[in-house]
Amino acid sequence: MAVKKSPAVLCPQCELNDVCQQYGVADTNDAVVLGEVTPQQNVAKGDVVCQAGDNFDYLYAVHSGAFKSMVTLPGGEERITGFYFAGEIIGSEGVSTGQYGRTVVALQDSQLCYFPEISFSPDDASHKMIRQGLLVAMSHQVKNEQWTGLMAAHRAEQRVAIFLYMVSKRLEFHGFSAIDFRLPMSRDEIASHLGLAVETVSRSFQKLKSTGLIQVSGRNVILDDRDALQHFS
Amino acid sequence: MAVKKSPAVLCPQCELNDVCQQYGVADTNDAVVLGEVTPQQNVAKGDVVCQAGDNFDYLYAVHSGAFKSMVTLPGGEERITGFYFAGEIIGSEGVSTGQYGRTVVALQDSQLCYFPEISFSPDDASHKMIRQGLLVAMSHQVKNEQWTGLMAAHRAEQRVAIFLYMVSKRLEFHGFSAIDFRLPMSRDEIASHLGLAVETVSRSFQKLKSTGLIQVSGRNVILDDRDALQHFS
DNA sequence: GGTAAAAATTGATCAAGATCAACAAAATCA
DNA sequence: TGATTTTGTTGATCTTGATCAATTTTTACC
Repeated sequence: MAVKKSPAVLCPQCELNDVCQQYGVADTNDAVVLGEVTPQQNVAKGDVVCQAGDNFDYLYAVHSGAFKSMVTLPGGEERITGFYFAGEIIGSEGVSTGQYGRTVVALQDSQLCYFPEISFSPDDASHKMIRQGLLVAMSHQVKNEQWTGLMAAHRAEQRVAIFLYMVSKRLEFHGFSAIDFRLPMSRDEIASHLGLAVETVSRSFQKLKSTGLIQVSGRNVILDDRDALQHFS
Repeated sequence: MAVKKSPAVLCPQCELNDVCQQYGVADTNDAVVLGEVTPQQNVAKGDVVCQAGDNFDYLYAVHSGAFKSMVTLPGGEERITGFYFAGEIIGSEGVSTGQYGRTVVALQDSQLCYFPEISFSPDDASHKMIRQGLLVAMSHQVKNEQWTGLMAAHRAEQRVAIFLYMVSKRLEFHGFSAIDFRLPMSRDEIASHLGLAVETVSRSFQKLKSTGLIQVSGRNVILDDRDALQHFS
């Protein structure tokens, strides 16, 4: 698998930067005891970061590259629940449950920072606390999930428009170009995420293109009217 | 508006119970400074708890009754993003953003506990922490949102089946009957939440009834085969 | 308790999107 | 580089669920 250089987030733009700055400063009164942070480990495309159901032992910060998260539905079908870009956090849902809720896989060769030995015991109520960086990260997670939750209320073209808008906003938030980027995921993966057929996703892209809102060439996208994507109906 | 007695959650079953137990014990080293908790305030059906965009100043714990949360889409349309039952937390998304993300309205006469004067400053990185009760609550929020996010991937009947299953699981988690309950929301509200037409929701209920999975009489529901609802396809 | 209003059900069309199928364009690898 | 596989696009048909419309049931209120 050819290693393709992919843009890395500046550490100050990372959601776990506050935590990272203070690694090793373990407070025994603290529910979250962080060990040594392992920065920028290489991960190859297709590598599994964590499996849904596995015991939670690391939080991961995406330094470069991109990831997808999946769940296996009761029927056995796999659905993509979300994507992670540079600067974002993987695994936060495991903090309280003790296990990862989703399987996370690298979409391309990437770099991850590891935050090991995080322990979080809900039993001991006295003076248990957690770093605010983690809370902020979870808050962002919640915010991103909210959009996903509203997908069911929109029809195909709107879903794709909103999806592109959200990707743009997230890239922008972490310091990357918000209007001209390359999607790290396939149409198939977008379809699975949005609850649409691949063909419908493809057609929606073409429709948005012909309307003049975006330019598309395969996975390369240019947003010509980003706000219109959000307000699209 | 007639006050109808609705079942209240036992405080130990409340997600913010840990926080509640320690109210007033404000640690200045702590990012979360809780003031005096105001327990079990009455809220009338239709009352607005908080508005999307308003500054965040309280977390609310549902002691009894039920609530719905809504967002107004760019097009002006209102969509229901979720429901809150006894024992659950309203407003957690405001902790990091500083404002409420959704408008929350009482579905019936209810009781809320207020957690005022929560301050959370992301600026000061040194020794800022947050109570674990809040984190657990947010974690549950994330978990609930995840299901909503998967709704787009399912078709009408599945969405309704999953919805009923999730309601049941949440009621059970907080100590209420998991198989025999009365839905606090209208078909219209369910429809808005699931991204379906009212008629489709109604037909789905009838279909699940005729399949023998549930019994329905208006808003009263009995789940005869709860697991089948989850695995439904 | 009775009446008005709101909510829920049921039926009949219509359209958005899934599915089936074929083809075109990229990415991958020898 | 060229061959093979994967990914993406485009077209034709069929199904699910939205929409329009009418009726019944439930709830709210006097």
